Amino acid sequence: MWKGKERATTPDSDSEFLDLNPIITYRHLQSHALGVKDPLRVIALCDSDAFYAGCEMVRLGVDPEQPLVVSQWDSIIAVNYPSRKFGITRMDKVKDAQKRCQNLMVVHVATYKEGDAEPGHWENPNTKTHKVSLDLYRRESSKVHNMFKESLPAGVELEKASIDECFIDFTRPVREELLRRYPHLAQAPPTGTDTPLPPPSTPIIWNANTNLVPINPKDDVTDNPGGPSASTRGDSELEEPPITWHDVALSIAADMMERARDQVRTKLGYSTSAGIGRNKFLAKLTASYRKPNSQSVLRNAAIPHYLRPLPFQKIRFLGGKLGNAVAKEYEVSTVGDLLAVSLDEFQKTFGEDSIWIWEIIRGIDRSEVKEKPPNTKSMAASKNLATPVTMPCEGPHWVRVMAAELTLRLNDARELSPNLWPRTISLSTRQGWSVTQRKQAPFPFVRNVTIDVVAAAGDKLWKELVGPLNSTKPLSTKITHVCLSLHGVEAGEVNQQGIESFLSKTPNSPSKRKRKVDSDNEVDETMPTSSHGESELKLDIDYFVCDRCKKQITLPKELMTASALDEDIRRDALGSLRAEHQDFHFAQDLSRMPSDDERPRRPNSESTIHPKKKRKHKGGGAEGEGIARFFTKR
DNA sequence: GTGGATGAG
DNA sequence: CGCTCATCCAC
Repeated sequence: MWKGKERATTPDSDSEFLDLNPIITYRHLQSHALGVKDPLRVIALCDSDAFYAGCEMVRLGVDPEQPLVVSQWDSIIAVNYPSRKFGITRMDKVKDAQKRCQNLMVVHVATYKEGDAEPGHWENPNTKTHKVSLDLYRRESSKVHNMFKESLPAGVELEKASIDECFIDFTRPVREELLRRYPHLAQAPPTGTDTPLPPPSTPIIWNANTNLVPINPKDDVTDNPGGPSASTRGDSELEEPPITWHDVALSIAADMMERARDQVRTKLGYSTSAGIGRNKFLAKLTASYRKPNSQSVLRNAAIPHYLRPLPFQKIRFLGGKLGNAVAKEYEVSTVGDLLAVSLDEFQKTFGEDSIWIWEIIRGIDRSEVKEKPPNTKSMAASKNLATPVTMPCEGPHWVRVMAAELTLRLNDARELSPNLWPRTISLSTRQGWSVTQRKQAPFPFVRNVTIDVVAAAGDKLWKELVGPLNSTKPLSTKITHVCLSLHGVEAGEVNQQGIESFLSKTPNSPSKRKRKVDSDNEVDETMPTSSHGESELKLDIDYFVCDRCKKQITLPKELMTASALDEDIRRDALGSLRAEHQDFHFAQDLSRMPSDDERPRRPNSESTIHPKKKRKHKGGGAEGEGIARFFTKR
């Protein structure tokens, strides 16, 4: 029901939009810590165009004009711009899309199946056996992010907002550039630092690849991109307001943004779109003014016209239930409509916190651009089961598929932060459409996270949640969804250098150092020698046989090659493999044990460690990633 | 610790 | 009821 009978402001004025032309003084220009109150604040949002599709195009080296979509089973999850011309959209079915575009290239997202060490791109993966992996996109995303870090000027704040977006706070480098370009601004006049700056005298030369969101409705060519621009048309009856220093600041940021986007485009092959404005919200909104491969600037003077017609449910966090509730409550759909609702009214209906709605529709956003830790705190691998699980014994299969993905991702993340450790692992299942159950447990304290370890932990949870791993007794309700996840993935507080310090701490070359090998890690010399005949080197310590499972564990090929050859290195690697294998048994013992049972003894005191405790390194030392991973990492 | 809600893309 | 993921909150 519409309650806004008393309008506080006239709908036709811009008076709802506060502070569009703030006074900027010499003091503002000199201050370094104004934060969100800085009248010269400049924020950008840059996102990759149809990112998943872009990744596949780069991977496959396809022509930029080739219509391409990324599929997931029968659905389309990403549509590149050439294929959008055919009216293909995100949730279309592959079959329908192909009907619309003969020439359409359809790439299925990478998938895993049980036993695969890595996800791969298969033409026709089976949803009954495979699980999709978004890994490629995460990796490419971090490449893009790193490229931005490299190519943006010093002093920016960079916040990764999602897999394909980042916010950039240009305020600092822009102010520095402003003072370089206009040195007279550095010196306050006799009237003091609170004197307003003289207006800019020279016209702005806007970056040639930058769009300006028009200030006057008559100049709007949004629906007619090929049409004449406001600046060339010259028939506007409305005057443009004078240039402000904030406009100049925006133009400097536009130059900086363009340079960085160009690097990403030329070095990595990803086209991006950016929006630049006075805060995060406006930057984000402006990024979609023109896409793809473009950037746009929203001057303060353009805010009212840009915001008023906007359907407010397009605003972040208003796209869901809250937005719906607001729309229903006031029977409105655009920002302009909503402006008539007073702050009091909002707060009466939607609570104190709804002040942010009141502010956001007026273009006010105090949120800061803040660098975030590169790693997410949780990692999940989940799948809807096209063929539901009907017996407990089917669990280990899916657990293993999920475990493979999580193991890969965790170890990946550890390349950057070697001390990352998950606090808990959890398994959740869903039966029917709403019932979900979840069990969690401490993540096992093993030195190397392998698929076996994660799967063993997952199996244990499955057993608690569903039933014995070997049971063929039909479940009362089929399981339609499985999700294995890690939580509280954070770096331990010590030993930040990880493997690097370990390697550099060794004063002598590894081959010359004298070390004692644990008797437990001694090689069983009575066993037959390896069959790796291709190496000409003596291979007397390249494997061991596990007492418990009688399995033969052999050094990987990387360590069999001449380049990696050093007896000590192989001995250490074998020791690590043995410890890792024992860790696995330990994890398995745990998983077989009734929950309230006594903990099993660890196979040896060195083979398992507490992630947060410092651990003395022993032995080892080598170069190259392929080898480093066989050594104790913490 | 568990279950649920919300939201993005 | 796409599917996959992340975060937050009540209890």
